[in-house]
Amino acid sequence: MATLRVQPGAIVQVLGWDEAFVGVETADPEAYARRIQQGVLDRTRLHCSVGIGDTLVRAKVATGFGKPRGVFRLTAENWLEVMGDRPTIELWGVGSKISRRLAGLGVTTVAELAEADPDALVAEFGPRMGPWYAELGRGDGSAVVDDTPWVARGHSRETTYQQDLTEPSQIEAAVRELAAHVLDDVAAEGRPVIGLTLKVRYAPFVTKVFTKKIPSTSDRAVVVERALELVGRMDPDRPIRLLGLRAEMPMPDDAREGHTPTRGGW
DNA sequence: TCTGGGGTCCTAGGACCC
DNA sequence: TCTGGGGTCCTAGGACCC
Repeated sequence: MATLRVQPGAIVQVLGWDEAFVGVETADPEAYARRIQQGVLDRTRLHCSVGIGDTLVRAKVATGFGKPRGVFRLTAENWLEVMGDRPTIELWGVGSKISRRLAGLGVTTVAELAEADPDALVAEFGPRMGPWYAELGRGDGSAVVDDTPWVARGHSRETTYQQDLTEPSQIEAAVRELAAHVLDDVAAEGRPVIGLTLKVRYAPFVTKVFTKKIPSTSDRAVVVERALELVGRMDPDRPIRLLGLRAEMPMPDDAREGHTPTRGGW
């Protein structure tokens, strides 16, 4: 990320541990991309691929065509030519479930999604997601790279146990352990806890979550108590394969307004 | 495929209020 | 006693991404 940030004119929006958008205006994006790759290689000895696009979605999808170590450009001009005949699951944000539901509407390719009846999409996926999928099919959307530092909504820990938990004492100890880690992460940000989610995976891989809003607190003991209360909602008779605990934190005022998340559309 | 960990966001339904 | 309409908040579940 540091290497990206020193590129001339670059605005960097981190997407994950190893991925970022770089917003830049340049007459020769391929040359710019090659310079980024060289810079990253020099500094980290890691290769990367670069996608160039006129929207965030197109740039993101383009990185896939760049792999390995390459550069690929995807714009309004060649989007349908490159993506049109491909299955919808290749879109960023369409997974196995959504692609199957789209198929149920007679939409199997990106081109078909791009031309799909908006009303049908809204009826199937709702007023937000419906239009968003249509936009995705066209590769449209925001082209704004936002370098506002990410503010986490929450922190969580989960553990899959080598042996299923069955005893209440084991379960309580496990939750306390998870809570300790989560609280460390939360405390590192100096923000209180306003909600908890207990995740449980029972023996044959059945997963449930229990959530609870709590009065804002930074008191570790209080958070642990609230977490243990959630344990009471679990089925006491089923062996437990996994437990997880997530703490939700309030958003600072200046981080709440402004950038809308991935799905709503940039 | 017999299945890890850390995240985010959206939707539906129920409770509750005016 | 039964019934409208609009709104918010909370919880559970679902889906996706790296």
